[in-house]
Amino acid sequence: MLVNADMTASLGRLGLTASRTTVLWHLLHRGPSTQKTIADAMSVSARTVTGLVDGLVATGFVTREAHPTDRRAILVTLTPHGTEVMGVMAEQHPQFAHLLFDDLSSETYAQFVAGLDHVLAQLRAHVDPTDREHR
Amino acid sequence: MLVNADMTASLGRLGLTASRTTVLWHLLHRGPSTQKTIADAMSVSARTVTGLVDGLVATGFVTREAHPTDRRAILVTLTPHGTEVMGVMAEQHPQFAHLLFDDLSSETYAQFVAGLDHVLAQLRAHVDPTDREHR
DNA sequence: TATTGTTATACTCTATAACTATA
DNA sequence: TATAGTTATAGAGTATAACAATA
Repeated sequence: MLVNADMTASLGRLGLTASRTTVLWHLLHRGPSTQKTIADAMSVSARTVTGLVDGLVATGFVTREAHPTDRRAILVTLTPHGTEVMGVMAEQHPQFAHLLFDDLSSETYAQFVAGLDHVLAQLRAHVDPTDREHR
Repeated sequence: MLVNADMTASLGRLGLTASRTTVLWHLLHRGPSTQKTIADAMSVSARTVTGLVDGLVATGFVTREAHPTDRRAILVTLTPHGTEVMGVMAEQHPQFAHLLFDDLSSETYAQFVAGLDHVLAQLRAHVDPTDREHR
């Protein structure tokens, strides 16, 4: 998730946080989803999604609906209010959505990812292994 | 602060977090600094820096030293261990540092910032003001 | 047995407010 | 009065582990 201070402040004014907005974004594009599906899409634990959806329900962006065939599962669904806000976000300014959700897709990022293992190997060689055990 | 999951995981293996690494980065380039200076540089509260420095002291990356002239202030100083780790990070792979600390400096980012106010005005017009009071 | 989601617990990062020590 | 830093308190986001309900 790519985020900066301006973005966080902007979302705050709308009653959202970056992570909660990612959930809404997923729902807008994929439709009603189980929490498990959302967790996998966000590379985050099921527990984390429980908390995010709790917040979105409390602020009226989504509801939890019964899954038609799997009684273990829940379908997180956008409310009209949530749909409206996300619709505007997506339509009015594609750049906003792109920057918020797509992470770095530039050349620079590709270079970074490609080179990361090398850097880490270098760094690890200079860090005392016993120190690293502290966390 | 620009961060993604890969980066967080990478720093974690070194015994660091993104925010703590930002503190070390500042110290590497500016030398021993008061917590107030660090807070301003990071656009973060003094309280936040207290917590970050607490963590860095506990893991041996920095020490708190007396300020030579101002007895209210503290000079946060890199330990040899901290200097070594940050030196490698800076020298071996400039991209790492760039991506970690410079935020987006691309054209795309400039466009985003320029257009942000417009997007927000659009979005706000579609959000019920009473709902926003919830947070 | 495996999966979905919850509760329990804990850590990091962040903020504001009240306070102490010092300037 | 103003500044540097801490303690107190709070909220968001994240994780693992144990568990219940269901598949």
